[in-house]
Amino acid sequence: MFTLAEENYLKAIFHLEHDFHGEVSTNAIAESMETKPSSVTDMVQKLGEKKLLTYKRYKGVKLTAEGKKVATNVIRKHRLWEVFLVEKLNFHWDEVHEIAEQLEHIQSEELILRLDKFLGSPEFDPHGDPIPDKHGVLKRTEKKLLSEIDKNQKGVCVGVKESSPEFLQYLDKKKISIGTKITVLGKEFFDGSMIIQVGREQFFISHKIAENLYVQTQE
Amino acid sequence: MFTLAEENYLKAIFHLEHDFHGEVSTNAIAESMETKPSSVTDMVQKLGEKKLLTYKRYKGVKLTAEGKKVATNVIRKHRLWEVFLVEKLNFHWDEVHEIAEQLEHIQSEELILRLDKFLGSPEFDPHGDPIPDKHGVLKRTEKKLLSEIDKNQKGVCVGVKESSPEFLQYLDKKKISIGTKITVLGKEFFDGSMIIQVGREQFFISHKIAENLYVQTQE
DNA sequence: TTTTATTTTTAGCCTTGACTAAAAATATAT
DNA sequence: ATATATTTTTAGTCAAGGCTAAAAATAAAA
Repeated sequence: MFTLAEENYLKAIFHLEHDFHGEVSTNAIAESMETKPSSVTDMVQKLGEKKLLTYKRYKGVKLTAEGKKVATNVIRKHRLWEVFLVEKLNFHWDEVHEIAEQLEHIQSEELILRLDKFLGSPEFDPHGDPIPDKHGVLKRTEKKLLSEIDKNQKGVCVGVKESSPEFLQYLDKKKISIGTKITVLGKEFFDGSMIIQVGREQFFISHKIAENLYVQTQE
Repeated sequence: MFTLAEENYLKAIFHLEHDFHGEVSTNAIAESMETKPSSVTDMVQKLGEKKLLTYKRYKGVKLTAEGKKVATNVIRKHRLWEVFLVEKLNFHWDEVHEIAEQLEHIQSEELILRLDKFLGSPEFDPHGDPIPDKHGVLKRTEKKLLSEIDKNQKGVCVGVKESSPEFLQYLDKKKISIGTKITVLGKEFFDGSMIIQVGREQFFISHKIAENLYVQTQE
């Protein structure tokens, strides 16, 4: 149906639209795909002719409904395969991205239908990102700082604001990494410190830690 | 490491060498890959430079040890994925070939290691073909074509030579699959057709069917 | 052994998806 | 408003992997 390159462009543009909405610039696409702006211009012209996005020279691009459908389908496949790799083959969350980048391009409706069922129709991938349904609908999730979430709420760690070795080593020591589920058990208004639960452990963290950890809450 | 096209050529050449040993001709490769002889010449010249096969103009090609290693590795991946599709995703054996043709090109040593373990290190794929080990060694099986066995002999179906959906669906209709016991009740010398017994049913099969079914005879 | 047929290769062209270098449009600063 | 900087596009190349048509080598037949 679509080439590997086309699918990768649509996916990248979808992510850019999602992150900073509005039209997506040629340069932004080039940077996110580690390619040159001139190559991007070529490709978006082709995708424009195929009605997968709207393109006007010098004005950026915007996916059409059709383009979005293709993009979310690729993302759905990527995330389902990530679940497979982690849940069934016991990969660690940080090893699966590259492999899923390849698997997401396998063409077979039936395969994905069955894979989804085999995995128990998961709603989130191992990094906490939502898996689009077969119509491309994405559950809305929000990325917040841990410091912003309330007592008794849960979140999945999706990233760090600061990435100094000291901070990362601290997280390691506390067994926190991307994908780790964190529950806020208590919150001190005076200094913003928290008591949190990670796995079976409960412990205290300072506001400084909480304001450098991104979490995704999933209602 | 190697491109999709290169892997497909090496795989096709490996199968041709295996079926009719000796040098493999340009035309034979072209036919088996449904491409043109001129395209084959181009590619085998490149593969020759990469020491994956030996090539002398007008004299056919022969895989080097290295070329065989690459080919058997692709075949190993193909067959492991077929087992996955049938055993885990409940695909039928006639639906898996096309999908495995795509999956066999996914690049990740670790993935195949883990997939193999997940599947319980199977020795045969759903069509009865042996799965090469990680060093490329193929188990030799003592199998004959049904067309080669004599009247009143019995055999167990262990695989198929051709694996087109049409053929596999025919076998299904006749309730023949891997493990099915077949008895040859009669054999017509003129056209090679047979009367066979499968379960309680007795029926007629043509030579074309008999020469595409592998069986293991049990004295 | 010629002649004819078949197989294989060469030469030249096409498409995809990259690239560089230069030109054009837009945005920013004086 | 003009000059400068930035972004985007165009034009021209390149490699991979196909193709067709024609030439060359080998094999088969007279």
